[in-house]
Amino acid sequence: MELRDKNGLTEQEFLAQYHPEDYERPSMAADMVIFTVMNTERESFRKLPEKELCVLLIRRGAHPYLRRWALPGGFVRPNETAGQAAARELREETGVEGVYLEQLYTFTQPGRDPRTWVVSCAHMALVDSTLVRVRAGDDADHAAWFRLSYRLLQEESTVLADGFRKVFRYCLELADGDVVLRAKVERRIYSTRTDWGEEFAVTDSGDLAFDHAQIIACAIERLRGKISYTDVALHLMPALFTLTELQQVYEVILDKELLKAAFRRKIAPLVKETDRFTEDGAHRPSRLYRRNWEGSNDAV
Amino acid sequence: MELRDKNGLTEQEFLAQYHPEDYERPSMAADMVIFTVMNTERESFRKLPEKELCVLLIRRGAHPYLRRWALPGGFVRPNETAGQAAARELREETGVEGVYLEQLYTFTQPGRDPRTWVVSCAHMALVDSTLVRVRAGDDADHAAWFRLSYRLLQEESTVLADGFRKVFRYCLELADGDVVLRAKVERRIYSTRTDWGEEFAVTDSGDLAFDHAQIIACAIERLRGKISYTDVALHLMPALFTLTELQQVYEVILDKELLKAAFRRKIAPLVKETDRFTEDGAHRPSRLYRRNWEGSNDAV
DNA sequence: AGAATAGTGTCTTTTAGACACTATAGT
DNA sequence: ACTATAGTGTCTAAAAGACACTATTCT
Repeated sequence: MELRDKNGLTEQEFLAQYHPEDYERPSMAADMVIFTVMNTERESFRKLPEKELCVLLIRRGAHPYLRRWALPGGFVRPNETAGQAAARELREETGVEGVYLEQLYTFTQPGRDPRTWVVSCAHMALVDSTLVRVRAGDDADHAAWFRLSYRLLQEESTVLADGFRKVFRYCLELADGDVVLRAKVERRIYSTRTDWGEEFAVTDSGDLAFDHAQIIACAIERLRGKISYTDVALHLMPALFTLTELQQVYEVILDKELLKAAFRRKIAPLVKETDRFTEDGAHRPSRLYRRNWEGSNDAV
Repeated sequence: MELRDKNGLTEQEFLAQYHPEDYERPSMAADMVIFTVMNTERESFRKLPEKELCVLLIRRGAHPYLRRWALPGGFVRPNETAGQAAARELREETGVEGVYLEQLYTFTQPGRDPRTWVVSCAHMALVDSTLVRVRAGDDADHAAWFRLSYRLLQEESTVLADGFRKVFRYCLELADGDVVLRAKVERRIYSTRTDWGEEFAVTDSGDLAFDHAQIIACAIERLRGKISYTDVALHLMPALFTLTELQQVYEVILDKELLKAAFRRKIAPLVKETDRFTEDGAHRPSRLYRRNWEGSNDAV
């Protein structure tokens, strides 16, 4: 190719003289919201255990935010994609490989890391809790699964002459035994004929490191949105599961109860019955199902 | 705070001695897929004009990809978010401000820019075509609206013993008068009990710069997805519009025809009738509508 | 027997799809 | 009068919601 630019350079000459140091550059982290669903202790021999949505947090062993709880993550290297970096961190942190991993959003607020300019390419992972064994990585002196609750506290909606403004205030609660982290997250949307904007802000970090409360809120909203029109929830299930278990997973993610008959109708194409049954409780055994790959609908 | 890490440093001491040069860093670009909808020439005094979905491209005036068509964009600066950088570029490129702007996805494939390590935080903007006047920026010797068509060519679906594999092949066509860019984009999804992955790849760039065919494909898929459950399409409309025009916008984005009665039922809560009418054609005048802010549903 | 869960049948309500019909401007 | 579009009414089909009923296991 012999094209020359306004300085008379060919592409090869241009690339040879190009100095990447001309622009200031951010560090790029890949942080991860790793979801799993775990059983509570069963109350009696009769009752089935309930499900809880959990997120993996690590207790930071280094500055900044020393001893605070944070999402697992690490820096992206030049020869890998952000997704590969996330998968690498996931493997190091939990030992699992090949699970569902999706890029969420890239957080770029200046000052979000006190060290230096760091943007975070946030990911969401869904893992079957029977597969994971948590282990602490380099940066962490401790890692633990926190039970998650994310509830809308207040919704404020103002109709303007030529647009609207909405504020949603959420409480994000993460609990592991005695340790309870309670963060407040706000989503603001405004829209007029001549302006539009959306902000997602942490008003109270609840002792979570960085802007990680915001990232977790973003992840749970994405998960709630996707569960109703894709089959991502099946990535949280073991190989064999009952339909009641699957329904419990949907319920704990959406934080609302579903009707049994309607639920079974809706997820019917996503699962396939086996000829095996549970044998645990003091009640009628439940048929075990597995994923139906023909009905899959993982599209993004 | 007097917490000390394993080297005995407080947070202040740690930050004072921290060297950001320890890690290699990427440049971060904010690239933008700017959508608008324009009218074709009307065939006769009777016929209404048709709508076309358009994307703004700039012809590169510098290496790399000199003289190739590319998405507008620029580098993110340390004191701004990626969204602010995109808004800044949008203002410079089109003169518009305060339009709908949404972060799409961050592209991080190593080698996607021949100069150096550059990740692209891609955004999507929706602008009302009556507001924009295109002007070339620094990097561009020319900017133009390209008509867009994005069609599924082939769908390949393989059911494995323990999972599935799907390949979707799309043709992305961008045309501005004689200039036609025809790119091929592939989306691959595989999923098994022990592995999961998704790739989005350009198999033929059709003379588009960088991985921009992929970014455009990602944007059109997001737009198609969002149009059915939010009111983002209204950001493409002028202050007053007819329901037929709005339906045409939906049709050109989804690339399929809709039934008039059903469409009107569905978008009824999003619009508000005015007492004004069109006066253009040789047929019954059409009532003009405006956006109904009460019915808004811009949530992400 | 009784408790707890599994699983199905069916009625109602809502939503989407299909299509025909009436209405009204300009030439 | 004719053409092209505007706008509505209504029937049908499909999906979602609600709820009751039967089935089956272990203690």
